[in-house]
Amino acid sequence: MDKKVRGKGEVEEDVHPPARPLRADAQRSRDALLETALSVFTTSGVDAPVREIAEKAGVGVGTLYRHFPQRSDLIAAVFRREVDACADAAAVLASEFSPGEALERWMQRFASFVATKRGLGTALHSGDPAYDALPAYFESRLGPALQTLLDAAVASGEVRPGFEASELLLAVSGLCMMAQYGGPVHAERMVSVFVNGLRRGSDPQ
Amino acid sequence: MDKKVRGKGEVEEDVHPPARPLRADAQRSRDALLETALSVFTTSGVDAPVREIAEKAGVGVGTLYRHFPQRSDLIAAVFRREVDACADAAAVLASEFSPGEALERWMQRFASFVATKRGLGTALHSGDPAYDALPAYFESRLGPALQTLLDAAVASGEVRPGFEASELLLAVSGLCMMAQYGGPVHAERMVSVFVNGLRRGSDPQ
DNA sequence: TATAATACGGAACATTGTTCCGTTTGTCAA
DNA sequence: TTGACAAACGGAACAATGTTCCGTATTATA
Repeated sequence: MDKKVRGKGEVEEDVHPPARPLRADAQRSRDALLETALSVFTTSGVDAPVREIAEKAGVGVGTLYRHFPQRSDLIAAVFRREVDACADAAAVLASEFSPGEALERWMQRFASFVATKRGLGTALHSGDPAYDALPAYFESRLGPALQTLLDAAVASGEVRPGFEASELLLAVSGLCMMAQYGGPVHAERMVSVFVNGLRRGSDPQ
Repeated sequence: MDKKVRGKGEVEEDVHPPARPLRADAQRSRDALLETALSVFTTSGVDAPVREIAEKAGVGVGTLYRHFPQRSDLIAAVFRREVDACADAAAVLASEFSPGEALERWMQRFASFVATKRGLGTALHSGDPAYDALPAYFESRLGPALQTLLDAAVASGEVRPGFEASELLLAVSGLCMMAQYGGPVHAERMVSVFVNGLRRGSDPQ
């Protein structure tokens, strides 16, 4: 199985279905599906049956598949919105806290996002090519957001240099996916340990 | 609960005390299934179809289910052996390196185990109650192994106190499950950062 | 309002986990 | 060695879920 190597500037598959606006009923169906799917994914994880989502959204499975040709397309669409919200939080935190504080708070924010999306990691690991674009999108949105916070924290001398935003994202993602077993307190503690490991004064290597 | 102490070269198939020995053909089937499953899991991940494993092992699906009533039971059985090997490595490392060095080396050893078991984390996160016994066993074997190394590192003053082996296991598990995206070097770097975060001198809180 | 393009619903199909049961095999006492 | 019986076997059948197909309903437009 060939995995595509993710490069930095890689963005912009045709994420936008450009040409014609959706018909009114189609737009209704799409909105209902996205909203319902988010709710179901949050409570039951992304493994929830497609039929359940369609039923709760008040549409048939055929309609669901018209909008999202594969189950994974629905998952990807739902997560894209969530990721956008998380990325946008970076600017707010940067304006309200010191660089080091903003960095750790954003890490915790990102951590809680990952921790509440049960099955997200499962999906990314599934090997389904439909998910290939998802990590790329995650990084294209979250990478720059974190990089800004990271650069500021390095510049202020609170964090030692030498780390890429992308690798920290991966690390914290994994760290938090285990949160379900240790509870929210566990996740927070471990993210804290990890961020401490980045601080100036920590043993390099 | 007290477990039987294992000798070095001791090979032990039965986890449960043999109330009755398996019939010869049953033992053959069981061995073939475990060996085949390990191979298939390693190459294709734990999501490999049950039929494929049964076929490659040269038995019927009925036979597979006789030995492992649920798919997850087979997964658990396969990983138990792997986990035992990892746990046993702790004593060896402790005898060959300083406490701090042994701790980090064992973390890296555990990390590579997790990273090469694609889908292990997926299974643990599936929410299927059938997998509940798996983390429990992992901790029952790996927890004490790590705790010994951790205590020694704290006693020698290299690591600050206040951490449980179990929470570190969870954290490093998550950290390494992301290794497929960042590569082995990434995993090693991130584990290193994490361990550095544990060292005395790191900012507590 | 009439017409065509678009969207809808759900039955039908494919894949995979699991169960059931008639058949085969190993064990052990006679 | 042999016969009886419990244990184990194989694979068809069942259940759950992702996906496709197509006849019907709705919407946009002239």
